[in-house]
Amino acid sequence: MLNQQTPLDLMFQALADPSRRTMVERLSRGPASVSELAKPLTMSLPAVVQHLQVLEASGLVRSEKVGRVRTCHIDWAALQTAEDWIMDRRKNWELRLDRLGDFLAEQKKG
Amino acid sequence: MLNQQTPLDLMFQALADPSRRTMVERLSRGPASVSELAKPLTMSLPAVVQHLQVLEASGLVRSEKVGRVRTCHIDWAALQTAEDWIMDRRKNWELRLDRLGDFLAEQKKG
DNA sequence: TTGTTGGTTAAGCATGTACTTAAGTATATT
DNA sequence: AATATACTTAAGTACATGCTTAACCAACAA
Repeated sequence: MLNQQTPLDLMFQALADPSRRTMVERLSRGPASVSELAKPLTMSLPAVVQHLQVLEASGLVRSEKVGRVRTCHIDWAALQTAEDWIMDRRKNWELRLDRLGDFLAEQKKG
Repeated sequence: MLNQQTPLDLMFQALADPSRRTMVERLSRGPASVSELAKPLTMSLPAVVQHLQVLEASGLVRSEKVGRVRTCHIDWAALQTAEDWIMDRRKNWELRLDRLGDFLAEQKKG
């Protein structure tokens, strides 16, 4: 699908990159500055900032600048949205299995 | 990061596209043929097959061909992997909150 | 055997993504 | 005031992605 991205698109897209997952992983242990996020990554600072922009656009991460340092943190509610989508699929499946079970039980009985 | 994709990269990437999520959603209600998957989508069959290839490459979906129809289904263990990554981040966070709580309690006590 | 269904392969194209380097701008520090 | 720090902006490039159409092939079905 060309353009017009939903929140879920942006979130899964954001999580699809290993550098960005490293950043999220770091942030899951507490807030961090841009350069702290950059430390474990083998790329230029501007590249890190671009990844950060992707994470912010997805809603997964937010940040505020105080003085000259920008501090970033995870938005847990947003991460929940991605988790929920997956869990909802599983629920679908389990519902189906339940109905199948009921049907089979009914067959056996009747 | 250029090339060399991990399983997690491929899964989140696969889930980042709304057409592919529609396909997964359909499959979460039970197996389906390629043309069944194509039905709700407004694109050519080859495009659908390409999406299917992305889903298969990620491990989220598998398929077998019998006669001339290919039947597709979700690999639930694979989907679990994506779910786990998110949940692990949350655990990290909760662990941190626990430690913070302990620290504050210790401070208060003495 | 002729046609139809269900899918597959190949090639091409427009757009998006993940970097890079170079240069710039505030906010500390000395 | 001069220097360093912590980003920020801009522009360019290589490669990846999401489609398309056209042509093909292997089951069935009539």
